[in-house]
Formats: sequence, structure tokens, C-alpha cells
Amino acid sequence: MQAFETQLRDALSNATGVPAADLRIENPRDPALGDLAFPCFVLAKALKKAPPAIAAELAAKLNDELEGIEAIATGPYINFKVERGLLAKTIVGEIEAQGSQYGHGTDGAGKTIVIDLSSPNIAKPMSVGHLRSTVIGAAIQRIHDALGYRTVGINHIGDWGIQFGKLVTALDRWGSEVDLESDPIKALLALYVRYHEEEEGDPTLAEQSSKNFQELESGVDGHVRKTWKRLTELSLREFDKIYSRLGVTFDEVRGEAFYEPYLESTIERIQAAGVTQMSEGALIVDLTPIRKKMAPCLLRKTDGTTLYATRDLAAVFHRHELYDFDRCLYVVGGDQKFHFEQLKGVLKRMNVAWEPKVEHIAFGMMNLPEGKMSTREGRVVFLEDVLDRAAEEARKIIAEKNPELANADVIAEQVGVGAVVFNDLKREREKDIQFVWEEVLTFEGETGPYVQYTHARLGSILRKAAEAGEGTADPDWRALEDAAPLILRLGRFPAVLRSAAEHAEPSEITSWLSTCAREVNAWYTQHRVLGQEAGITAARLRLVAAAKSALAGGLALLGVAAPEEM
RNA sequence: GCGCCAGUAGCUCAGCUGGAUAGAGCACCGGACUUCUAAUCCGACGGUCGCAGGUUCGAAUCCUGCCUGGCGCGCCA
Repeated sequence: MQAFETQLRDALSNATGVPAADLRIENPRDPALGDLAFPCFVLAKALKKAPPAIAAELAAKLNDELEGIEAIATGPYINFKVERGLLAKTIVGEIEAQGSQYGHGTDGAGKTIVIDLSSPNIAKPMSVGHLRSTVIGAAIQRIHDALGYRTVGINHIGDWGIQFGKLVTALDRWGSEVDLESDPIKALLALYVRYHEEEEGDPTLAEQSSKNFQELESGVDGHVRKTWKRLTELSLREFDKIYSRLGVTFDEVRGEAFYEPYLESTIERIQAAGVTQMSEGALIVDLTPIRKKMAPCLLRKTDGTTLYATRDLAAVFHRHELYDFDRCLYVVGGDQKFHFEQLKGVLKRMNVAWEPKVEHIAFGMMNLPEGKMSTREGRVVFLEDVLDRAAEEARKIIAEKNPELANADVIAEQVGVGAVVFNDLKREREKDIQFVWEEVLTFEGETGPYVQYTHARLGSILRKAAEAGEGTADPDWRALEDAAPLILRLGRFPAVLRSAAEHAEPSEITSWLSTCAREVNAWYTQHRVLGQEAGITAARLRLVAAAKSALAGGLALLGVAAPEEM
């Protein structure tokens, strides 16, 4: 598709004298009008003519020099229609040439993108809320990988902070009553909840916790640190189970604790920039020069310990020194917008040149129908349970619809997990979403399984063709005339991929996949592939293979499996 | 109170950053399995784009005000 657009821009540029870069080729609102469109409004001033007149004149001129593309003036627009055989041959050819790398490129060569994703908290369960950061972040990383960027996916584990002081206190008091080995996360969660219940009536708890955290932060390798280490190990082991089901890996897994040795130098660095001051016993950076009434950023509390912001500042400097990134993306919930404004605010006050490269890629909150999720109040949905139930549901449907299927359990897992992941990626990321079981367990319509099913059906056609030895003839590309909407959709994938990267928006990929799958389904139900005249079957098979490959490529970017059968 | 984000079909959402007659899925209704997997397809129904002004050849999209919902606002992360 890109090739056609370039050709049109050059031709328009030649005809008008306007630089090709200033000419925007669009998609017509109604596909019946044409495959590509050029609105003539932008030329009205330069040429001092009404857009419809320009369109008519230019269309006539272009028709003399364009081969295989027809220009049709429609009001103020010029619509372009590529000759169907040429269109099919070109797009299918591009997909065949690039295979599983279709649409990929080297746009990002030499550029580094750092992505902070997932970032669960030690001793807390991975909820469906963490799913968002993990799955969105991983998709953004794959999308950039496909465009040739060097990407660094960092899992920034929440393993530091006063709550570890609290947990150590809780373990010391009641640890003997819980079973940490069989289900550590749930046991720790129960302890955490109990701690908060009892803290009100027993002030010694808070005192002890504060002492514990001070000891932890002091670096003393004693009881507190040993307990903390054990907690992180137990938790990480649990998290890994889920990451492996989601097919997510990281280039760097570092806890906040990793930045412990960098905290002092970071604070010194900020002080050296002359932007710190003491306020009510705490060390702060005043941010009102950035925005009126903006709350200050606290670097050090009255008790001398550091905060989340301090550690994140240490981390961002460290990352910049290590990777010299072109973009540093934080895939973190929208409820932390203010935190990142503060982080960037401090960098701005320090006149750090690369501050604009740091971006908060916020996503909407996941809520339950009965209200906001709350770990403390036990109002959470565990990710593991969601994946399990989705896989079970998929297994049931397979038993019903395709009982002969080999590896049914493996495929049920792929379909179930695919449904959950796709569901999480299908809306614009900044929108809040409500977690509704029924919705997650739906496998029809705009869902992962729908796309997977379409892919499997295409695979089935190819297998049957191979058995029958069909498709060896020269393709008759004109036989794909009715497939034009599908072919055009396939042709637009490279542009969609680039747009998704620029906006850090995986939903552009899911949306393309849904539409493309719908077009595939609409096409093949009306056009039988096998057993036609040899040239026709050959052409249709080439399209089937290309569409299957493109769908698989899109799913791969999202981390969703594309089973051959289901 | 202040600051961000959102409001499009009964529900969940697209709408290509200002362009053509606002589109999908779900739900509901009517059709299609001796034919490459019916997790599918075809059709019908469904709209005061939150409200009111403004900017211009043109606004769901931009600016202002208001209404509604979500999130955040100094020693949690």
C-alpha cells in the first residue's frame, strides 16, 4: 500500500509543484469510492481555485501518467482505485516476501526505547490490574522490536518501602500461624490485612514497623533483611508462573532495592542543582515554579527514610546513564499521573535536557462492578483465577465443537489466555475498564478467539489444499477482485503498526485484527477456495496464506498464540 | 476547592489528530451448516455525538462556560 501512496504523492507533487511531504493521502470514508483519496482543500489557496475544480483538473492529468491506478474526481476529492489484479499481486507479494515479518521495518534503527512494565509489588497478589501493565507494556515492546528499535523491558519490582517493615512485624508476631510455602502470596496477603486491622488498637505495631524499615534501609544484614529477602524470593517465584503463561519476558528485573546504593548520590545531585529545601523537617523540591499550587516532591521524610519518588528519580538517572534512551516509557496506571508529573517536574527544575523523553504511558483503572479493587479489603480478582477459568471455558467449547482435536489442553490454554489478553488490549489504553467475568469469558465477536479461529480456518484450508495437491498453477490475480476490501486491509497493516508504536497504543493492532478477521470471514464464506479452476484456486490460496500469515503476525505482537487448529 | 482524564446506538467501544451520508461488536428480531471447522456468515433494528455558545468553506474532533462520572492533590507505593 505504501508503494501506491508514494507513487501518488510523487505524481501529485509533479502536477502541482507542492512538495510530496505536504500531501496527505487518506482512506476514503466509503470504500466504494476508491482505495485511496486525496482531499484537494489544501491546494485551494495555492492554486486559487475551488477544490472541486482542482480535483477534476488533476484527476484528468493524473490519469494520463498513472498506470494501473485510476483517478476519479468526486467533488473536492480525488479518489484512486488500483486495478484489482495489480492490487492483489502487489499486496500478497509483499506479505509473501516478508513472511512473519510483514510490516516490520528499520524505522527505529539506532534508537533505544526503555519500557517500564508490569512492576508488581512483592507480597501482594498479581491482580487483573497488574495484567494491564504487563500486557500493554509487553505489546508496546514487541511493536517497537518489530520496527527495529532496541528495546529494554524493565520489570521494576515494588520490593521496598514501609510496608516491608510492616510485613516483617506481622511475620514476627503471627508468622508461625501461616503456611508460607504452599501459597505464599495469599498467606502474606492475609497477614497484611490482619496487620492493618490490629494496627489501630496497638501502637507498638507501627513503631516496630518503622524501626524495621529503618533497619532495612540502613543496610544491616540482619533478621529484617533476611526476612525481606525470603519474601521477595517467594513472590518472584509466583510471578514467574504467570509471566510464563502470558509469554512475557523481561530484559531487566530489578527491585526498587537495587537503587538503594544510588539514593544518596541522587539526592546529592538534586541538591547540587540547587532545587531542594527543607520543609517541616522533610527534604523537598518545590514545584510551584513548574505549575502554580503544585505539591512539592518529597525526597526524604522527617525520619530520614526515602520515598517512592526518590527511588524513581534514582532509577531514571540510572536508566539514562545505562541506556541513553530516546524514549523512556512508564507503563503505569493513570492513578499515578501526579507522581510522574512530579518526577518530570524535578527533572525540569534541574534543567535536565532529556526530560521530555520520559513519558508516562498511563492506562485506565480496572474496576469491579461492586467498586474499586482493594487489596486490603479483599476486593480483588486474582489473575491466576481469570486465566484458569478462561482456559477451562475454552476447553469446554473445544469438547463441544471439536472433540477430535489433538492437544486440546494446550490449545485451550492458548485460547483462554488469548481471550484474556486480547480483551485487555482492545480498548484505548487510557479508558477505565470494568472487570466483568461474562465479558472476559466471551469468545465471539471482537475477541481474541475470534481472530484465532479465523486463523485456524485459513490453516485448515491450506492443509486440505496440500493434501489435494492444489494451488500449483499460475494464479489468476483477477479472481481476487471481490477480495479487495480484505486485500486493502492487509495492505494497511504496516501503517497501523507504525501508528501503534508512535501512540504506544496496542489497541490499534487489536482493532486492525478484528476488522481484518471479519473481512477474511466475509470473503471466504462467499468464495470457495478449493476445487475451482486451477488459476482461481491458486490465487485464492495465495491470499489465504497471506491473510493467515498477517493475522499470525498481528497476534504475535500482542503476545497471543495463533494455533493451527482449534 | 484546585488539577488531569472521560462523556458517541439499550450495553461495550471505533471514528485515521479539522473533511465526504458518524461505524463495529454485544443484546434483540429474521435468515444460512449433504459444500474448505456455524467460536462463522447475511439481513433488520438502533444516533439531538452530555448541554449551550464560539472559531470557518466545513466540527464528534479546536476554544469558552456549564452538567455528569473517574482519578489525583506533603512525609503510602
